[in-house]
Amino acid sequence: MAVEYEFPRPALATDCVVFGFDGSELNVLLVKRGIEPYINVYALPGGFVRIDETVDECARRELYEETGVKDVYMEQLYTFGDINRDPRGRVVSVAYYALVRSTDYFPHGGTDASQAGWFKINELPPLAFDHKTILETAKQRIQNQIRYRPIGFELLDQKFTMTQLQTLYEAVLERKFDRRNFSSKILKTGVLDILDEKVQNVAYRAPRLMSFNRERYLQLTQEGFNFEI
Amino acid sequence: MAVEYEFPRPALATDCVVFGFDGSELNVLLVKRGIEPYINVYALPGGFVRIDETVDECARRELYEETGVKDVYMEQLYTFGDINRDPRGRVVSVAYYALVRSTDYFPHGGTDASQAGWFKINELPPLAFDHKTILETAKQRIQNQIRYRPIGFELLDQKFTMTQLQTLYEAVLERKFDRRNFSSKILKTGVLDILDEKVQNVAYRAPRLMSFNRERYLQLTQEGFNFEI
DNA sequence: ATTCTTTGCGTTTTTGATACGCAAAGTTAG
DNA sequence: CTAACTTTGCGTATCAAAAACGCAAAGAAT
Repeated sequence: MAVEYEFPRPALATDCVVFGFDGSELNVLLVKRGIEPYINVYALPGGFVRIDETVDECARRELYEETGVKDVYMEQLYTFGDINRDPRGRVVSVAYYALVRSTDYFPHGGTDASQAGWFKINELPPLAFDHKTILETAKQRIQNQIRYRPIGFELLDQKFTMTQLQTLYEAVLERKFDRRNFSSKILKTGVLDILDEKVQNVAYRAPRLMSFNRERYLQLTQEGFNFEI
Repeated sequence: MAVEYEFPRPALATDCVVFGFDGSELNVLLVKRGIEPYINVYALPGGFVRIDETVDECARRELYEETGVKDVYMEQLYTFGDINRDPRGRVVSVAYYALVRSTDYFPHGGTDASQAGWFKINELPPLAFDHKTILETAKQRIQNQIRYRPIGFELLDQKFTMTQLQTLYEAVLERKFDRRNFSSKILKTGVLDILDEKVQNVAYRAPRLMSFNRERYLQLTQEGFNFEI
């Protein structure tokens, strides 16, 4: 397996910031490292790029291998290329972020066996390498993206209430919206289908469910429509 | 100089999309390749990352070595990691974009000796590798950035007229603005100093010159101000 | 002196953002 | 069963910004 090159090369890795939403707060998926360096310290899921896979494929593979998360929304974030970001030597890392329905994967708090778990975005443990920096970059990116593109729906169940959607936006953007203005603004875009279905077993008045209409969204964007909250 | 690794590694390179403005159109700086593959085909300036430099440093160094451009505004764009993007083998490239005052460097059209030259963004020659994709990504990025951050000033002389600034915005965003609304909107932000100086030797009424006040911009952004055109 | 183009400063109109009123739905408490 | 209470759903009023446009002064060209 050993290989020889004419000139030294940095190693190339990927790391992934996985965001989840538990209904009230934004969470991040972290794995506890089992080997040195930073043994027993939490880190972003990630690993080295293989020679026969694209960088995107590497990010998906590592995420699946380390956390079981697959088939999720994923986007490249930024490449971190400082010289001393990894004590093992020169490692350049292409960072990604992913959005998942957190209830699909782990119970909140994580199973200790898997060494992976959800952490509230504002209550993070110490992190290995420069992963704190990566995470802050990812948080800024998702705050930007959610205002201009309908990525928020990746974090919710297919059917959701308007209040759930608003709570998500408030958690990501860390600010409050007026309930009535938020609702009419979102509905005005026309990308939501209002379903003939209401939430069951709920205190007080039951809200109706809605779903994101992806076809309608794509159609509208092609016509020069701009999703902006 | 030869080195051995336990596992094969992709080579890591940088490429840079250099934007310039000639007063009426947006231009891109390209270099003609002198070696195979793609000999005599135009490409973005770039090259391989050395083991003792950061990825950012590599982008600046390669840009200077191949075009003489240095000390300019530069930002990371995206990392291109497909398997077959380079016929020499596995090469992952971190792309950057830079903004320069194009008159500072080459006469428009380029000097043939240097094998580097400016091309209008909408009249590009065939490009090597996946550089067309990189360039399109860069164009989208600059169109986004110029609306929210005052990067346009990097493309103009220190002193400029309001019409020059508007022409730049129209060239980048490929749309027209109303002269009076554009002017008042920019002036209202407060980041421009109006100088006691007018353009000389000009037909018809001479416009006043202005300059970007970076200190004022930084002060305003710290106070939670948002530059948006 | 007159014509002509650009500049500079304004107003009007339209659109969108924000604030908030209120009644109906539907559960909980007495 | 009735009253109280919370959430929902739909509406309007107010305010701020965007877009459209009017007009005269500057100043070179004729």
